[in-house]
Amino acid sequence: MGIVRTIRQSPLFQSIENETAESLAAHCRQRKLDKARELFAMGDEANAFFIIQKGWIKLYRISKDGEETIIHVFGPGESFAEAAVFSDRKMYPVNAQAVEDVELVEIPRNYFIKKIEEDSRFALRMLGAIAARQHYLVQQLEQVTNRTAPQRIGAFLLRFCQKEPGTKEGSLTVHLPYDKLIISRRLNIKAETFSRALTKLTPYGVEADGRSVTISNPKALAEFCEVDFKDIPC
Amino acid sequence: MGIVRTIRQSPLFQSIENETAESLAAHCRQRKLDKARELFAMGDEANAFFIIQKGWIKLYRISKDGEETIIHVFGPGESFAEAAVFSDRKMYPVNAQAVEDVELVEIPRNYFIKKIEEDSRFALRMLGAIAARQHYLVQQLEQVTNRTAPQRIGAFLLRFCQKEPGTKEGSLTVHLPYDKLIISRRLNIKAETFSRALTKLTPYGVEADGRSVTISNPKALAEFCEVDFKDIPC
DNA sequence: AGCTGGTCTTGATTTAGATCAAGTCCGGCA
DNA sequence: TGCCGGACTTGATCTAAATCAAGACCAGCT
Repeated sequence: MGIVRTIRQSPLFQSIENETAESLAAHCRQRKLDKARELFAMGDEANAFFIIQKGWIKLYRISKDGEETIIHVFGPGESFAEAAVFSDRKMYPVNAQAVEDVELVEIPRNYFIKKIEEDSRFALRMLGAIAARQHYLVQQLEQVTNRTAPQRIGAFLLRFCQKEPGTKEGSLTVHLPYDKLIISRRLNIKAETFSRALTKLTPYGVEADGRSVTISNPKALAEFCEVDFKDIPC
Repeated sequence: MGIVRTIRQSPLFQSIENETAESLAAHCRQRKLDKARELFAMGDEANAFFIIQKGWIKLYRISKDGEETIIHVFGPGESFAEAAVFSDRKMYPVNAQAVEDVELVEIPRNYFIKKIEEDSRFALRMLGAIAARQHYLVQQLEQVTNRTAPQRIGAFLLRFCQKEPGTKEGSLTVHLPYDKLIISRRLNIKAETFSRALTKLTPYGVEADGRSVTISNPKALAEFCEVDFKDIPC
């Protein structure tokens, strides 16, 4: 897909003029990364932010004793690391790595900041986008601390069920977008606990077979996980 | 303290012209809240954000089963709820309540957004401030999930030790800014566990007497809590 | 084919922290 | 003065999840 189209489809830029989009695109670079490749490391100079065209990128930190915490996993259509570009320290505060083969657009810091200085509508959009991200983090914080492992897993499944159309009346299929290991770390659950917690969801009609999961009773699952049924994408 | 001075001292506005500061101040309102008073509730229209002059405000959510999660507690000099003002939903995503008697400045949304549209330098400052807030949330997320209760408490103490000058060579005194109950909720620890965890810090020279805490071996405590000694404010 | 390394599961045991329960301490106030 | 309620502590017990350990399953490779 072309850079211009990707840019135009991103919520950040959806209402900009054609001309602006093209001039922006001319300053951007398209990049590909194989699974497990690093995009940037914590402490690197934040010279760009990104929009994903294909694949998945995890943002994570490594603690002193080598433990990995996944802050977020971004997928197609999403942009990330905007905040780093604006921070005073001008550094990425996290690491970024591909968890599946990835294609993305790199938007350079300097040109972009110039654009914002010229056009404050841009700035307001940016502020809105970052505010939304912050909102997500707050929810994440609430989830991790107040919900059990099975609840978090259930909520995750329901959040991704739009990726695959339901096969039967009322029942859903989810194709997991990346490894269970990554999912478990993202939800702050050890791999063993993840495996067990998943089986605890059978009463709600959850059946896993490799990377595809069927949910025969989504409503009951939503209830159990304390997610609003109307927040479910499908 | 006057509104203008408060505004000028906030990181958000520290580099604006005198004239601008005064015109902004003219549109702001000064407010006082007694301890335990609500400032706004989740879902309220986000018509303003705030700078604290005195006291402490907690941002929190209530889960379906009545449990309170504290997202953040803000103190003197800090601003909060900027992000809500920019979000598309134009609503506060959390509740806000005074945990001590509070004085603050209320900055109205509309006038402020107008200012941003007029002056993009404003916008960049804003972006930087919100980015920093986001950084804080990421750290918070990492802390809550990867550290034990005693470690989180120790880190909290070290973070607030600047509030009180040390009494003895190498040893520190911290005057807790608000109730232990609030602190424990902020750190996602039950009150009983908090009490016990605090006593587990005695090997590092932590001695509590009501709201004042002395730390006779800050270095060892920092080591135990895995915080960089250079991040400690005193 | 058979080996290898990664992903995932299953089982036994441990542990940090929650929960339940009972008190102490303290400040406000009638 | 004595009572009340909220803040805090201490103890006994319970439980979700981590940890330790072993094996199953699968894909890629030589």
